[in-house]
Amino acid sequence: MAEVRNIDTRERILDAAERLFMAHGYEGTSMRQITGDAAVNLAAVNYHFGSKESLMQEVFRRRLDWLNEERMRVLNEMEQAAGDNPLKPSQIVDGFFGTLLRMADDKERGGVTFLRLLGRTLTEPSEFVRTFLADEYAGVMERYKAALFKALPDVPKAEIVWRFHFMLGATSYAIAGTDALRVVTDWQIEASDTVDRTDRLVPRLMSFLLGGLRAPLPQFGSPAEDADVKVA
Amino acid sequence: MAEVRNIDTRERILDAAERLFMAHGYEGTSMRQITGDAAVNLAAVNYHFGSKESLMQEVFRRRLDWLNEERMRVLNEMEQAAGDNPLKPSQIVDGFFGTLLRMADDKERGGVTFLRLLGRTLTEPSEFVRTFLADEYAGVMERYKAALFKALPDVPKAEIVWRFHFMLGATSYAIAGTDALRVVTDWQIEASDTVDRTDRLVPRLMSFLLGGLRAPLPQFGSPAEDADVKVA
DNA sequence: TCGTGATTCATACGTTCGTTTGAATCATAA
DNA sequence: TTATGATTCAAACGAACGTATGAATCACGA
Repeated sequence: MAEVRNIDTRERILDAAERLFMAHGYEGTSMRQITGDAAVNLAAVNYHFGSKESLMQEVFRRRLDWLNEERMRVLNEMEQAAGDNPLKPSQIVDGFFGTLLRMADDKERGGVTFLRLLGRTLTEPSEFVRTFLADEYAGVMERYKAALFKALPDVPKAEIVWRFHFMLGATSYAIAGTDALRVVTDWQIEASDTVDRTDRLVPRLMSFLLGGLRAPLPQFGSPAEDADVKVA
Repeated sequence: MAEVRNIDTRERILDAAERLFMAHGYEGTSMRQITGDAAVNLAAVNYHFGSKESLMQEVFRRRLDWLNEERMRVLNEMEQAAGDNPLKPSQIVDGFFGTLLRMADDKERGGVTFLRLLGRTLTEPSEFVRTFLADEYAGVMERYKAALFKALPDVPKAEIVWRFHFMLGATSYAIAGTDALRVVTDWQIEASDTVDRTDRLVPRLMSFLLGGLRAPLPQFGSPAEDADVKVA
C-alpha cells in the first residue's frame, strides 16, 4: 500500500473536531466546519472515519484509552505498595481525578480542550455517546469504587457512589470551568488565573473533593426510609 | 382583542420544548419535534415566540424568574433574622442550592425536567444562552457571594468563589444525575431511588457541599498529597 | 518508467432544518 | 349578524445538513 500523502490528515481532523465539539457541541458542529478548520476536503471525514458518529467516538478513544490505562497503572502501583492495607482516600481521589486534571498540562494528549469536551459531554446524554463512554469507563470505575469501599469501610457503599458522582460533577465544572464560571459570577478575581490552571486548580479541587468525600454522613428526615441502602 | 382560542398553546409549546431540550439539547431538538409533541401547528412557535432562540430563552425565564426571586426572598429573610451576625454557611448553601433542588418536587415549576435542562445547559456554552443566563443570575450571585464572604472571613475570597463553582458542578451533576451517572457506574443501586430523589438527594448533597466548602485550605507549594485531610 | 492502490478533490444527492406566507378558522364586540 | 382581530393551518421557501460518487492526483514498488 502507498503510505499517506499527508500523514496528519487524520490527526488534523481529530484536532479540529475535538476543538469544535468542545466549543459548539456535537449537533452544533457541522462537517463543513470541521473539514474547513482542518483544511482538508469535505469528503475526508467520511473517507477516514466513515461517519460523523464514528469521528466523535475516535475523538474520545484517542484520549480515553491512555487516560484509563494510566489510571489503572497508578492504582495498581499504589495498591502494590500498600500491601493489604487500604489506601488513603486522598490517594484514590488523586489517582482518579488528579490523573485526569494533569492532562490539562499535557498538550500532547489534548490538554484543556479535551477535558472541557469530556466535561460537557458527560451532561449530554445522547445515546450513542453515552453507551460508548459507559464501555470505556466500566473497568476503571469498578476498580476505583472497590478501592474506596475498602478505604472507607464505615461509610455506606451507596453513599460512596453518590459522592463519587458529586466529585465527578465538581471536577467537570472545574474543567469546563473558566467559561461556565463566567455565567455565574462577574469573575474579576485574578485575571492571571488562566495561566496557572493546574498549578492552583488541582490542589484547590482536591481539597474540596476530599472535604466532600469525608463529610459527616447526612441525616435522613423520615424514619420509614432510613434503613440504609445496600449495594448489589 | 379576541382572547385565545386555546389558552395553553403557549404553555404546551414551552412544556414540550423544556422536555425535548433536556433530552436532546438545543441543537438536537427540531421545531417539528417540539410542535409535534405539543400537538400544535409547526408555525405556532414562530407566531408565539418569534424564533427558536426566543423560545429557549422563554423556557428558562419562566422558571428562573421565580427561582431567583425565591432565593432573594430566603436570603433576605435569613439576614433579617440574623441581624448583624453572619449567617451560617449551611444556611447560605441551603438558601441557594436547597431552593434549587426543592424545585424537583414542584411539578408546577418544571420539576426535575427543568433542573436537568439547567444542569446540562450550564456546561454548554452557546453564546446566546450564556449571556442570557449571566444576566438572569448576576444579582443573586452577588448577594450570595457577599453572604459567604461574611460567613467565612478567614477564607480568601478567591477560594470561596472557586468552591462556589465546584458546588455548582456537583449540584448540576446531582440533578442531571440519574442519567449521566449511568455512564460511569453500572448503577444497580435501588431502582426505587428515582422516587425519593429529593428526600434523600438533598441531605446527601448538602453534606457533601458543606464538607467541600469547609475543607482545609489547599497548600499550593507541593502537590497536595501530604497530610491526609481533616474534616472541619 | 510505468502501473497500482491510496488519498484528495469538486460536485451532487436526498433530507431536514428554521422560517415565512396567505388563506382558513375562531372568539368576541358592536 | 356582521365585522374585526387573533390564532391556526397547510404548504412552501432557501439554506444547510451528512453522505456518496467518480474522476483527478499523489506516492511508491516493480
